[in-house]
Amino acid sequence: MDQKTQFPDSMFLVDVDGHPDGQRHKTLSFSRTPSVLLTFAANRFTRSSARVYMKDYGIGAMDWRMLVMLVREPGCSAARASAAIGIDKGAISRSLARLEAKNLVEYESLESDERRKKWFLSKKGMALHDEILEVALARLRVMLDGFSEQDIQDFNRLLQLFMDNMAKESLS
Amino acid sequence: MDQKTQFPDSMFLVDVDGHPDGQRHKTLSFSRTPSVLLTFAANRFTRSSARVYMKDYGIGAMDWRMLVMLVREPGCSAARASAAIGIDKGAISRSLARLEAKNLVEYESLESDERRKKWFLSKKGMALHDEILEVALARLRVMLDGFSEQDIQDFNRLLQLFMDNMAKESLS
DNA sequence: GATGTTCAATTGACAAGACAACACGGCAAA
DNA sequence: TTTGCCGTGTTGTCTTGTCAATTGAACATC
Repeated sequence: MDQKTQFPDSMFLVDVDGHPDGQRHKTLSFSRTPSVLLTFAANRFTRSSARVYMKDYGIGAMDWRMLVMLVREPGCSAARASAAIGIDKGAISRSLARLEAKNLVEYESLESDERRKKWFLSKKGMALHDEILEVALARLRVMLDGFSEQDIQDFNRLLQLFMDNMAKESLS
Repeated sequence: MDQKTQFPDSMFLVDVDGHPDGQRHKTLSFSRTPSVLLTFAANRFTRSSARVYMKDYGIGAMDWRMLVMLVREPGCSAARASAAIGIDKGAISRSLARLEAKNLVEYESLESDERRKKWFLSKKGMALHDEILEVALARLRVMLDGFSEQDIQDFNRLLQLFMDNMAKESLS
């Protein structure tokens, strides 16, 4: 467990000159700090995805994720989707409302409790999903240009590990 | 250049059963698709960072990035920060306004053009930066628990490569 | 049978960031 | 000199996601 001190802080820091106080100051390196690169990369990816999906298909990045979710787990509830996608349940609720207004999704209420809903893609929603999936795969291939197969496996493994470590943090 | 077809789509897809139409449908795998893992990881990281920084220091994730930026490039302009952090210049402008209201930053106008400003951290801002930096490094160490030094270098390299590929996309 | 607890879902208030429009000074070309 | 363009910065508006409060049903306990 206690590998936390294995890396010296200097690994992630730069030492900068030119401040008005005449002193040198340390701060995070952009290029050597994984969390910085991670957030930059993800922000830019989400933003450019959102632009593409919105322009060509009229739905946002969030709604696209929801379509994927509903293919993966047909009949899932809003709460389940919230946990799986890691997004607030309020946002999920609104996303489903948007998608329903476009007739892309449908729901079935449980007999036992009218308010609990199981969500499915409509025929139209499935068709849209399949269409966007092609675009998403094409973009993904562009993003992975220059990656070896081993790189991809490493990348996935490291992202997963990073995420798992985050889950640990929130427990404490 | 044309390595784009080197990976079969199946590498990133799952094949799901249990749809109302009785058919099987393919969609993105969460665990094997880098862009999915990337956005999940980054969203969760940013969110939990924002909570920590806001709760303990009263500033958001965006404002923290701005503090780092001003240590890296003392005297930089809003436009420069926008390009470097990859965030809309409007958001930068508001962030600087918030930070100024808290006396964390100061500016100097150019003699030539009153409206053009060079931004610096105030003494108070630098102190806050140094304080938060400790927390950021501690969190980073937690996130990198289980990473080897080679893993970190790979992670940085792959994130950088992914980002560079995105830049290429937007040119076309 | 009454009461309290838990959980799904919705909704309103709010914050952050994207996008677009605009203001304004500098600068270059006519 | 004037005209038009460019680079900066500010601001309004919209979307999206978070947080918190609320509703309403099921279930458990007394």
